[in-house]
Amino acid sequence: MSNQDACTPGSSPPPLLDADEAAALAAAFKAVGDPTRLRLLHLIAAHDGGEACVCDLTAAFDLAGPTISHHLRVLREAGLVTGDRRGTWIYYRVRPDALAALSRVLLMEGVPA
Amino acid sequence: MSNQDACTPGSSPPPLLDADEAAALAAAFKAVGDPTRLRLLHLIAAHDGGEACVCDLTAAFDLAGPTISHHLRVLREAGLVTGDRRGTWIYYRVRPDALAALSRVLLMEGVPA
DNA sequence: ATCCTGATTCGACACCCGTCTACCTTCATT
DNA sequence: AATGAAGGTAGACGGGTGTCGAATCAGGAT
Repeated sequence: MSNQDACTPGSSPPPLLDADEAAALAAAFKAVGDPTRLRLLHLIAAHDGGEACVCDLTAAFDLAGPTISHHLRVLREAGLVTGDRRGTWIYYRVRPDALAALSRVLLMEGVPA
Repeated sequence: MSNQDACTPGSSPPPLLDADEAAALAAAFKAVGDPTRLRLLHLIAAHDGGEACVCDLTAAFDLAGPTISHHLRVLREAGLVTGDRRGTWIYYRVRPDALAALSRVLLMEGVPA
């Protein structure tokens, strides 16, 4: 099937990114693959102290409250943000470690050639 | 609506990532937000000379040929890979500059706080 | 206790996306 | 020119996703 001698001679690359790992990483990238969620991430990170409450985030979009809440949940379940309640408001902040991990994947760290 | 004095006092953040820019970047991230496409990117980058022909890529997945072709088109239209025909085969290679640009977005480069 | 507000959850709808089979295009070889 | 293979295109099907309105939950204030 793979005519190894004619197509790319002498190359038999290892998986290097197995299906499970690729699925987990792709899920995180899919969370960022939405304009609203991408803007949410940057709005949160740009706020004072690196945290923002939902009311400020909702005010920045022409979207209904439940929609923002849905996007925040997607980001939360992807491990990209954390949200904790302090009194009446819920404050969200980004997880720089998670974003850095995704960044490394894009830079092909650990890829031979 | 945005009770600025009670929620996060003294913060009026600029857009910092307008809707158009966010849409363009999100489209690129969405292209990476699929396990098959993420593995395709790494497979291409890991091949000798940083390029791989479609026959090798197709052989690495349990997917039909047209499906791989579809994913390659998504990656190509997102500006993440380039493909040029040399004789019978079409060789794909990644665009490191595009991936680096996405990487910078995740690292929140240019975000104040 | 009651009410009000911030935020999430629940259903529902329209739309997009990944996958396939069948067919077409392009190139090399005979 | 004709055949065969590599790769792409077209159309269709099933499941996933963004969006909303209405209902619900959680805290603070009256």
